[in-house]
Amino acid sequence: MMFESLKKELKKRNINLSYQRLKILEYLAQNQCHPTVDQIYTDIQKSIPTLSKTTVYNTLKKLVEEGLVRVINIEDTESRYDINIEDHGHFKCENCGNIFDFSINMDSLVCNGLDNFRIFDRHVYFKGICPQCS
Amino acid sequence: MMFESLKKELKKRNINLSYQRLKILEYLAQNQCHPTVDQIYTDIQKSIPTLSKTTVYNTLKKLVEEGLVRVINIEDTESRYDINIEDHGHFKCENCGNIFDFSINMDSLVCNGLDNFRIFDRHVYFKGICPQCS
DNA sequence: GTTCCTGCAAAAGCTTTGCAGAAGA
DNA sequence: TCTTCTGCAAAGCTTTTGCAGGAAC
Repeated sequence: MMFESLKKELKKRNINLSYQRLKILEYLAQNQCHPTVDQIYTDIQKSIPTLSKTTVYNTLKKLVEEGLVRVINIEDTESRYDINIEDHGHFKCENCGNIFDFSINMDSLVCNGLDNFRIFDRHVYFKGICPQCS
Repeated sequence: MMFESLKKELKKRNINLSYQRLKILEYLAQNQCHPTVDQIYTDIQKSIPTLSKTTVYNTLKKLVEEGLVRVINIEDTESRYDINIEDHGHFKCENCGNIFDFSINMDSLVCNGLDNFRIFDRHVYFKGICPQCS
């Protein structure tokens, strides 16, 4: 499944599969709730008490560089990380703060003015109020 | 034009048109390049040497709350401000860092999973390399 | 007089950097 | 051995907060 295929990807790219990195990967695969660095760090620290936040930052940076994880920047105060790299949108509830995924068809988006631009990454996010908070 | 209609909007909402605020508004209207707080502060300080960054933050916060200005969060390290509040997308060149506008038709975007969500704000941004940097 | 606005200084919060020791190939 | 990885401490940045003086109505 996802976790296993990610491990293979890392091996293929000669990225060491250290215990810390495996735990972070596992956490992202199991918690697809777009966690912040602090959430990842705090939760994994329960099983690895010596874990450093720097390691979390380093690992996430590497995973993003390799294109295995995406950064979500909706608020300037926090980066969130998403192991689901397929095209999808994010909805942030301005009341509870939760982030919801929704499916989109990027190809359906009509946009003009990008001739000769090389596009690597497409992000769509909405803000509003979720049904539970309504 | 834009600057004048913005002034009217502020008056309507009982927001004092202080000298500092007018200069910030004028700057945003004339520099639709999605400036950061620091760019706004540095440039306006040339004509208002006593200007404080706090005032820039306060003013922008107010303008965003009133829906007259939008915040663009593409990178976690910087918030950018856009006085153009009509639907449009942003393209950030990963080489030169410039942000380009492009037109989009939000209504054309097919998305599922947002029944009963109240949407206030829609953002679309792409990342890649601009023609000049290619 | 009351409210709002400005600006300084300090604090807060997230992220990066430098570095030394440890682990892995 | 050489490279990579970890984790501590410190530094760097952006943004927020507290507060006093000033301006506006």
